[in-house]
Amino acid sequence: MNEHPGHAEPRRLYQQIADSVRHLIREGRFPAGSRLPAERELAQQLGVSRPSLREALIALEIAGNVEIRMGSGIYVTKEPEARALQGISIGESPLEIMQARQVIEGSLVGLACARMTPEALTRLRATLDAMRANVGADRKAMELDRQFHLLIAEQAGNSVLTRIVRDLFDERHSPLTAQIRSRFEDNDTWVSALAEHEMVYAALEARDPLLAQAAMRTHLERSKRRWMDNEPRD
Amino acid sequence: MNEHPGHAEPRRLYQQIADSVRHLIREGRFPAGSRLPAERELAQQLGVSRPSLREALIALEIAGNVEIRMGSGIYVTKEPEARALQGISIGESPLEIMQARQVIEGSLVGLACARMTPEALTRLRATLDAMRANVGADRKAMELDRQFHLLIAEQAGNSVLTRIVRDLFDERHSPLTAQIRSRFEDNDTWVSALAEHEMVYAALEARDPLLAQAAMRTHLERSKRRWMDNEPRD
DNA sequence: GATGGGAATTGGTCAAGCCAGTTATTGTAA
DNA sequence: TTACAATAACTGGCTTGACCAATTCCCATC
Repeated sequence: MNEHPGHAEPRRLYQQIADSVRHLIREGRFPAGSRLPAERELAQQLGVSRPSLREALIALEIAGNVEIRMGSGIYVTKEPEARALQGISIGESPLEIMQARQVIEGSLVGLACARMTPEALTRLRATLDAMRANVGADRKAMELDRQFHLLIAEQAGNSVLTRIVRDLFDERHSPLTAQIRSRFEDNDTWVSALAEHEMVYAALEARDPLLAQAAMRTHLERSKRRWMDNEPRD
Repeated sequence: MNEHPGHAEPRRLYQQIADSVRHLIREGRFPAGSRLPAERELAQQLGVSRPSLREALIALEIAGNVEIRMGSGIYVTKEPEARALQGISIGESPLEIMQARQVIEGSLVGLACARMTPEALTRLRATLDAMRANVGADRKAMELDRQFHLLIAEQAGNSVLTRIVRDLFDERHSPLTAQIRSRFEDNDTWVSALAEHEMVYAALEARDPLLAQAAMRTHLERSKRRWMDNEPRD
């Protein structure tokens, strides 16, 4: 209906922020009933502007996760939250999410290899080029990373798989964005990721399913390691 | 404490704006499907700043009243109420679910093969024996089928994957499936399924990942076919 | 010890601007 | 004339910086 097939729409920033904050809450860093850092401070911690954070807070307020009290602060609502129907439930560890992605995307890319249309291949190429030009820009690079994986998932031609891949990607990045964006997803990270993406692309272009699978699994494995290295705790 | 019926506490501006816009929509000034004025212009018309209007628009977007398309404009949603639960997908086709299971479980069983504990293997065996004794009892057989797949998923040692496998099996996203299922359960189908389960089990017992993957994929493929054969329509 | 009154803190709002994606226009070439 | 590619105009996305208003906190005062 309203979903234009083949278009991996980017995620608005406020949604990412909202997920990050939600994650921090579930993780226990902001216990129920406690007060969050001031908007200005929290925005800085998350590496976003205050208006963007405010948009996220409004979304969280509507969802009932937080309560905003003027002049006082932002408080975590204490509610068991009936999130039974939600896709991804409470904080699944990023490590496990990455492993799951390895299994799913690592297999799925074989399907995509066979079904990939030339047009999709072109768009993949464009994504890579754009990423090369944006390895310095965290946010942009991450959005392009997302597009790359979603494009491939779509090409498998199964909406269930597409949804799962999207959910897993978005979930993993909640804790990432949540961290001080200082040194994490910096230069080398995206350069490496790009190189690995290129490997996947080459395999797809060559229509070599096994190679594509291997490349994708390697990419996600290394991506996982990069994350772990930069995130010693937990 | 803060409920004073007489004097409404000052509502946040974005809520007032959201109500105003909603009102304009219902009034017919912005018909369904139409594009409303650009943010800058609309903000000026309403006498508010753009950030405040944007906060309101996010609220409206979450409520499903409006759809925001980057670079294009803000459009009035056609079905204002229908998409209240937009988060939950509106029923994913059983066929696609089975394909997704093929990809996921077909890959995952390779992992499980390596990590499977002897104890889990014993329980798998017990599941199969129980199934053999219950090929005539639909409900029981289905429950055992579920157990078989979930046991394997668990052995992959990843809670994310376990959850996904469970969700897909339970087909939470397809309310129609429950009725269809009744036809799926004639005698032969469970006999066949059991035989295929045995193949998977044998491969797991032999610790042969590739064989296990092949057996699982075959099983799910045939399972899908059995389903489709018994359900010619759609 | 209670209290009153600033000062600091915090959310609420605004203004202006740059960027990026989309759409309409226009001018060229076939 | 028609087709189409380059481009200009428009639109949402996001940021910076500032000021206002409500709340909270601390300390001098009684």
